[in-house]
Amino acid sequence: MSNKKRVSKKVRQEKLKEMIKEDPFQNDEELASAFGVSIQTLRLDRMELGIPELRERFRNVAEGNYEKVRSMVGAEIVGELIDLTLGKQGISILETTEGMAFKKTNIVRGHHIFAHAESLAMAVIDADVALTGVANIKYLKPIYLGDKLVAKAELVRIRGNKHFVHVKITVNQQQVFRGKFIFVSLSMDVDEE
Amino acid sequence: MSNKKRVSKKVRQEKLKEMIKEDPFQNDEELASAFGVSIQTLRLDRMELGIPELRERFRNVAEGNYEKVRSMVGAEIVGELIDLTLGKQGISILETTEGMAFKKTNIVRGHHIFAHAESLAMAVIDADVALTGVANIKYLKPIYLGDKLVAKAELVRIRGNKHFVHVKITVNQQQVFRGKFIFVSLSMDVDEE
DNA sequence: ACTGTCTTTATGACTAGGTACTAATTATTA
DNA sequence: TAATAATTAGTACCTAGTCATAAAGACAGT
Repeated sequence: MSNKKRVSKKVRQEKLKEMIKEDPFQNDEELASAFGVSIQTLRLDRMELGIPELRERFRNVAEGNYEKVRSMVGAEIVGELIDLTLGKQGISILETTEGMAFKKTNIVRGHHIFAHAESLAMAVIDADVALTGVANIKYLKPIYLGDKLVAKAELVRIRGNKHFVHVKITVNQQQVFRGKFIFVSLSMDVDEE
Repeated sequence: MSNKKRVSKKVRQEKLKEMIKEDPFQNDEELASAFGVSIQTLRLDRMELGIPELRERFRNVAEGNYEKVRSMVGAEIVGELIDLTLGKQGISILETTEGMAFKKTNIVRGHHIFAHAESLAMAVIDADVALTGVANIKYLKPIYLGDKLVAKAELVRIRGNKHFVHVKITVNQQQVFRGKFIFVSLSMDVDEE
């Protein structure tokens, strides 16, 4: 072997990258002792790899996720609302990101697409709050990480407190999803079909 | 008025609590100047209210959300898997929490229920990775914040690369959701109905 | 007017988890 | 063995604080 240390440095840095990815919340001291090197060496490694200091990592994760959790979980609408005519139709866009997809295949998990469609459909309805009653949906093509989803929703009929909304999602003009939703507004209870 | 300053202190502290809730990522200097008081005063306020320092707030949000995002968005299964017979049936439980529900009504957003059902249905299938093809679902009753969802999935038929799974969700033995999913395993492309 | 209490501001010493830089030491390898 | 790379050590400095002490300002009651 021509260079034990050089290799070990590269290997160490590779492992460091992985470690940071798996658990970004360790300080230099902990990381250094995990590799059996000095703090300075570890800091050089971080510098070379462009890995920011612990507090900045905290900041990044906190800020990134704060947005995510606010906009994804707690939000009234999943995706970005582009156009909306209350009681008629609406368009929303969702950029698919890491974490929405299976790691193995990079295929976006179905429920994100469902959430996108459902929340847009809900936004279109001109009633205080509606509850999803029935949904008939079909995934026409797999959606891959990075695909930009364009959802178009159309309110097609209202019967009593039931609202019928159709949603189509396309990626690059190609249809990938369609869904028919029936929402029941909340003034009355949801009854049997 | 017996004490202008005392009142303004209380008011200031109330406002501080709100500000921190809305945007926890401001340091003492910014907060102090927002109220027109000195840094020391603001720190006293924080102490009295038990609000931790900025870095700890970063840490809390980062660590809290890291878990959330990992377990909720990126997870292979939504909810807790209780029982699973691969290729036959499975049971999973999901405790509904804040953030899953509309603030106004405390009704849990439909896509969380969908995600719960879909991911369990997926877990039951004995194939490498499957993609949701078609789903026919019905919400029978509104689900409220705090409800504990019990999902039971059953693989009812396999035809070629199509897997038919039925999922029932109950809250306190009362059925609240049913869904029929068709998953297409990935060896072949998804074709038209 | 003086005292007491609350509130606010100031000051200094100290901390974690670093950055930035210089210098020295220890491999490794041609 | 000399050159080069890798590692370690050490110093000054930074931010966003903590903790403790002190002093100044506001206001009420006596």
